[in-house]
Amino acid sequence: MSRKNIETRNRILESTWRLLEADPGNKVRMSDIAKEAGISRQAVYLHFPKRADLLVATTRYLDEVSDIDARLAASRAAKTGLERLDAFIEAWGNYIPEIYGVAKALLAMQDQDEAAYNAWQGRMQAVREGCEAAVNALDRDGRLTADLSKKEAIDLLWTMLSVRNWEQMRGECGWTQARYIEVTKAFARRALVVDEA
Amino acid sequence: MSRKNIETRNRILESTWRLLEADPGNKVRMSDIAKEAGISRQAVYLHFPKRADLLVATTRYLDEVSDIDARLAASRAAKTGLERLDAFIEAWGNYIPEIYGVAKALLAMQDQDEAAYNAWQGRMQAVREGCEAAVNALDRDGRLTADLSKKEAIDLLWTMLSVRNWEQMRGECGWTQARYIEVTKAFARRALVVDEA
DNA sequence: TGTCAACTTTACACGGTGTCAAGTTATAGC
DNA sequence: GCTATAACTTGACACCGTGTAAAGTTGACA
Repeated sequence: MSRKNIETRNRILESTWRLLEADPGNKVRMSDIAKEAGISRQAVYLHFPKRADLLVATTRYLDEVSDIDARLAASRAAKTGLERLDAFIEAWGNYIPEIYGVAKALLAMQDQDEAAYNAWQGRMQAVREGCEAAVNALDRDGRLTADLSKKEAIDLLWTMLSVRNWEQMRGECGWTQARYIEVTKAFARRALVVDEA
Repeated sequence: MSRKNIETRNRILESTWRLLEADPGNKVRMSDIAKEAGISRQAVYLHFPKRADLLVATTRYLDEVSDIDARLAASRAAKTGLERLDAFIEAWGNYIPEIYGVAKALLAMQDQDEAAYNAWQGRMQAVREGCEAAVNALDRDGRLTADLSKKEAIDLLWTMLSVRNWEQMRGECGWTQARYIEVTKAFARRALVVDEA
C-alpha cells in the first residue's frame, strides 16, 4: 500500500482542512495546499492522484479526528424516540460546522466528479441512517405522525438536516448555531411527532 | 443598446434553456450552446460576454416566458394568511421544476462568479419577499406561532422552499411533484401556524 | 456602390488539473 | 563505505474550457 510517508500525508490533509476551513467559499487549489503543507505540488499528487481523492480523504480524516462515531453514540443510547431525535439532531447539527469547509468543496465537485459524488452520497447515506433510526424509535413509541409514511418521514428529516439548510440558516439568515439546533429540534418535532395517545 | 439581432439572441437563450433542461447535472459549455443554436461560439460571446451573463439572461427569459408574475398574483389575492401561504407554496413550488436546469447551473457558478452570485441572490430575495408577505398575512390573522420571531419564521419558510430541498425531495427521495407540494404545505403549517385563538 | 451590422473563422492567452521524466537526498541493507 | 530505494523536487507539458482579438464574409439598406 503505497501510502508514502504518512507524516507528509497527514500534513497534506491538515493543510487541506485548514485552508477549506478558513475559506469555504473560495476555490482552494492543489498548489495552495502544497504551499500550505510546505511541499511541492507534485508531492501532493504522489499521495492523492486526483483532487477529489484528496477531498474525500480529508473528510475521512476529519471523521477520525472528530470521532463522529462517539458523538452519535449518545443518540443511539437514547431511551425514547423523542430523546433519540433530539440527540441525533444535536450530534449531527453540531458536526456540520466542523466539516463545512470540506463538505462545501466536495459538494461543489459532485457534478463533475464521480468519486466526489459517491463519497458525498455515502456520507449522506450515513446521516440518513441516523434519521431512519430516530424515525423508527418514534414509531415504536407510537409517536410518529400518521400524515407521512415512514419513508417520507425519514426523507423529510433528512432533507431538513442538510448541510445546505444549515448553510442558509447560519449564513444568509445569520442564525446562531445554538438557535439553529433549537429551532431544528422544535421543527422536527412539529413535523414528525404526534401527541401521546 | 447593442443587442444585435434579437432573433439570434432568443435562439441562444432557447438553446441554453433546452440544454440545461435536458441535462441539469452535466456541464453545458458555451460551445454546446453555440452548436445547439446553430451559430459560432463567438457569436454567443457577441451577445453574452460571460457565461454568467448568459445564464442570468436565460433566467430572466424564463421568467418572461413562464409569466411568473401572473402565477404569484394568486397568492397576493388570497384573503387569509393560510390561503396566502398555500397559494405561495403552490406557485413557487411549481415554478421550481421549470427553472431547475438553469437554476442549478447558476447555483454552481455562485462561488466563482460575482455576477452569478448576485443574480441568484436577487432571485432568492424575491422568493423571500413572498415568504415575508405570507408570514405577515398569518401574523395579521393572529395565526403565527409564538415560538419564532417574525424574521425567523420568514427564514424558516424561505429555507424550506429552497431549490436544493426541492431537488433532494424530488431527486434523491423520489417524491412526486404533487406530493412535494402537499407535504411542504402541511409542513409549513405545522411549523408556522398556530390554532385559532 | 459602398457602408455597416451581424456573424464566421482562426488563433491565442490564461488558469487550473493532471502527467511525465529526470534529478536530489536521506536512510537502510549489505 | 557503497548502493539501492523511497520520498520528494524541479521543470516541462498536454488538456480543457473561458474569454479575447482580429481579419474575413455576407446581406441589407441608402
